[in-house]
Amino acid sequence: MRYMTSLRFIDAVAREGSIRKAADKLAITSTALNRRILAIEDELGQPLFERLPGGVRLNTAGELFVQHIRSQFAELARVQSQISDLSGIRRGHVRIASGADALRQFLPKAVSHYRTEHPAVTFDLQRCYGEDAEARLDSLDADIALIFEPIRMAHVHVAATVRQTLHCVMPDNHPLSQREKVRLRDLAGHRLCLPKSDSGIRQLLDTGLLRRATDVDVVLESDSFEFMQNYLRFENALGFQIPIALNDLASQGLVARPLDPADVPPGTLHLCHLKGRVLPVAAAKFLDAIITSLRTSYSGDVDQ
Amino acid sequence: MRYMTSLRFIDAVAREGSIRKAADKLAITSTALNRRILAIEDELGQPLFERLPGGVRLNTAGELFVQHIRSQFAELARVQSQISDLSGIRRGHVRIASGADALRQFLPKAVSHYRTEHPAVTFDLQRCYGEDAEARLDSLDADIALIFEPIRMAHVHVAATVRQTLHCVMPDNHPLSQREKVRLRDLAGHRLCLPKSDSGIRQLLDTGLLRRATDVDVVLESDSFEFMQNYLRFENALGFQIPIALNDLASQGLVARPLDPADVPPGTLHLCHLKGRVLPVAAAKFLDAIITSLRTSYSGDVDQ
DNA sequence: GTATCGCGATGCGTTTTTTGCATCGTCTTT
DNA sequence: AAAGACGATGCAAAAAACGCATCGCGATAC
Repeated sequence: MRYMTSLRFIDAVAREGSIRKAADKLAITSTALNRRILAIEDELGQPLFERLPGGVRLNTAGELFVQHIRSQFAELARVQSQISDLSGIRRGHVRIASGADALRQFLPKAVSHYRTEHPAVTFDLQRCYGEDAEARLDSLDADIALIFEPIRMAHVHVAATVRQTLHCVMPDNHPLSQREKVRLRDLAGHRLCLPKSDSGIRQLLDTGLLRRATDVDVVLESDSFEFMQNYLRFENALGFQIPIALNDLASQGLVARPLDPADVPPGTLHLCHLKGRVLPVAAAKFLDAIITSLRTSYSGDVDQ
Repeated sequence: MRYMTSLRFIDAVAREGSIRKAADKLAITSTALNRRILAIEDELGQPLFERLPGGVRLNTAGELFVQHIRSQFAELARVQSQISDLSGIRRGHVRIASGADALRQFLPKAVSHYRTEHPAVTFDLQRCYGEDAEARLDSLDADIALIFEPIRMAHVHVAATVRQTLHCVMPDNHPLSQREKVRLRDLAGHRLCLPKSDSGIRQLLDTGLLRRATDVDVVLESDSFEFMQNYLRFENALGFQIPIALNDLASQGLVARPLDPADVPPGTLHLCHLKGRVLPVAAAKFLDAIITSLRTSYSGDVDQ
């Protein structure tokens, strides 16, 4: 929307922390951008940015104003999608912040399925960890977040949760593959591949391992599930995963065995959006769709 | 704010129902205004107005968009007042929709008192009846409403209520002035001046009179309390008023006597704002101030 | 049934606003 | 002490907004 240009510019400057850098990204000259900002500050009667030697930084007023700008963008997007919905075809753009878990199988399927029904809806998938995902909800850079494990901020609304038992992934000829369940003490003496400590899976594992004081042989850490999964066969090592992230293991000669809940409590996947925010039609309906989809897959473990 | 010009224009056209009329009010030519609207409609991808032979009218998309525009204005005002508040001086503009009752004595005192403490805050007092006041909250034309008697719309939030016993106002030599309380049957044979039927006072009276089937001698109706009050002496007639609207009667040779609550139930004055809306600092603080003030005047009768 | 009136849309010349270039002063870094 | 990066500003060019005159259309008046 044209009339929002100045606001977009201010947002960009706030993000870049520099008028010149923002001007580059916006493909205008720094002078034009500078003057737009001066003009707005003039109209408002107070500066929004502190001028530092290395650039600019929002002052308190600017902080408030940028927050206002972002909520205006989100509101406009919502109204636009609502208007588009009037004409029958659902249009819109859904921005999702998710951990890597759900990005593997679940979200690709869910998004593609939704898009077969509503081809005019576009998506933006942002891979990030819990804290970051919440921050993106907060700055209105994301509409929906899928966060495995803890919710930190008070102003996040949890639309649904799914209990997910941690699974141990291993080559199908691994000795532990004989067991129905894997206990933590079984891990002793085996080589382990662990997700990085940002990951919810890792945090659950750590608390379990710490409590039992099991000494384990961690051969690698990675934030790429794909890498780890492909690596397991070579080292005959053990990986960890939650059901929603499990893809077709058999074809890779892998199997998954649940960890005993007595050792490692089941984690919770949270589907969230910003509290108090009215989601655009497309985002709201997509959220409904994935909740329904989760309920069919993990019926007993879904709460709302 | 400059960047909102197009939005302001759309709002004006929506209110006027005609591009040319709105252009007049906005002091621009109809062509300029017309083109701005076409431009916005073009950007949005859908028309906002239906073109009728006699002007324009919002379509469904337009309804949604105008609602969005108004909430943006209100939000901007709130952020601005919040920003101003940072610099110590409270600035802002408070728009109040009120029945004539509170506009007599109570609001003038309250506003002037508030302005002695915050001289940078300006006010807009709109005299209107209940339904209209609620509509103004809804269209964001008013921040606060003081409504005597019923609340109709569900999305009005009542911040506080004050019970108000109806009083009968009369010349101090009127026979009824001898009584402590006035009963409805006492009114028979006396000349009455009644507020118009829009008024909450009148509605309370009507239900009481109807129930008792008292036949009364209504000599005049008016929506001006001031007129009625000044008129009473000439006709030696009876008027009706609620405490909040009573000014210094003695100096005019008038007295007020409560109506027996058994005949006419006490009415309720509602202090409201739009549900779910965050009021600008100035409006929120003023609301607090008048609630406090009401509590000192009508301690037992105020609820929150 | 025709004439008139008021409405929104549009072509065109003019005015206002916005942009880009060159440059200044300031502060940090080397 | 010099160099580099930053935001601010004067001035001319480019772009956008505006106003005027006019069109086509439908409703109303006579």
